[in-house]
Amino acid sequence: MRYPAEDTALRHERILGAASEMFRRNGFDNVSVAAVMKEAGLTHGGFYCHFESKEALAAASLERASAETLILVDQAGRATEPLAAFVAGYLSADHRDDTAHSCTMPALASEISRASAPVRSTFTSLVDALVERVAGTFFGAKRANARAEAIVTLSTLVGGLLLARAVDDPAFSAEILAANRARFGVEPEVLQERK
Amino acid sequence: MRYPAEDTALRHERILGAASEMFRRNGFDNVSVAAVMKEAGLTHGGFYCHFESKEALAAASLERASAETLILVDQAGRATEPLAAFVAGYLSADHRDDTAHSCTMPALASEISRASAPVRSTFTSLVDALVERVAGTFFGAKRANARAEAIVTLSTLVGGLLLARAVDDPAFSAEILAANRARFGVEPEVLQERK
DNA sequence: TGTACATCAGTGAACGCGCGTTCACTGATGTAC
DNA sequence: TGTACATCAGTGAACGCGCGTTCACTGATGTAC
Repeated sequence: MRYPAEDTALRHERILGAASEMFRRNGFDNVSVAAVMKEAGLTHGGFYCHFESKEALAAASLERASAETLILVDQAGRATEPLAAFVAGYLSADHRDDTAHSCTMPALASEISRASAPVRSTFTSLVDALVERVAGTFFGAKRANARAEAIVTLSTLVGGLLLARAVDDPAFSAEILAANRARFGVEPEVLQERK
Repeated sequence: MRYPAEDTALRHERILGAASEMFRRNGFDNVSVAAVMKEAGLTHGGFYCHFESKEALAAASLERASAETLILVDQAGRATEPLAAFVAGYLSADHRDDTAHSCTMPALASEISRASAPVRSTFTSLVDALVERVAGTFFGAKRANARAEAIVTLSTLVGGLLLARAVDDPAFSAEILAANRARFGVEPEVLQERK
């Protein structure tokens, strides 16, 4: 049947939103097109009215997920200690445990390095935008090595979150978060005691 | 037919070696049991004479790959500037490009966080062993925060290599390696010009 | 305004394919006598 | 030492399953008259 135009746009957004969360939580390969459509309240056949392929969905959902991370930087930029606020949010138990709404870099980077050209170039743009934003917001855009500092900061945060997630032992995971927070002068979270 | 006992052990090692490399290069999900067996020069049916399941192979191959990373630490420990030597090797274009023989952490960590209990606990032991080894070799085991420094160092290296691999643009990738090397006082590699 | 018809997002069965795993079978080696 | 037989790593066809994608079909909406 024919549907009202605005409903279609709304459903398109729901597919994208579901994909963006599910991909981050379970990886591209472990999320089926049918599962995304079901989460969006549709049947799988209609998927190809919205996207050309699963690969295209991956690229589009990556773009959507990127925006969320950039927003985190902007929000932290308004704090009295911007970098500390960003690090505290990034290296928190909440961010570690809520992969579905988290930064794409630790969640999907290794899969992206094996993905198709559109996915990789979308991701590259995200990382570059994030480096620029972090450099500008936390390290002063004029300073010569602001970009390098931004890269090192992001590398540390990404690696720290990745390891904190992969590790089995909650105390060790908390230790990893705490050690990396301390590197940026941020206190450990109180909700979980250290090792 | 019955095979000489030593041949069987040799084949077992070949399966494990092939799996360890292929898993790191393409991830657990993108490597089939049949592909591993073919690489080892066998047919897929015999796989279950050597391992209980693909999951069991993943855990075993992870253990094997771990040993290689620990050796890298020991080798760097004998240099005149141990930490710089380790960082220079870890954040090199060679290590970035040769995923099959590289550190497991950037290659497989995100997949491991969704894997079965045996795989996760094997990986946790690897990370803990690596932290201890790095702390002892580069930061002096007696110092109170040697472990924390080792964790931050490994987080930075893992995140840096992960991003350098995922990014599409060779110049940007080289910039990521160089920025993180500089953080540890290591010169950029000459083989690729900076951005 | 009322009628006839084209549109096209969404449905759900069906497709070919590759996967992890199973299983009846093979046959050189090791063991028993 | 020579013969008969049990062993068991490896073979390759076959299994059920879930996947990405295709396709004939549906029917409320928008358009033409």
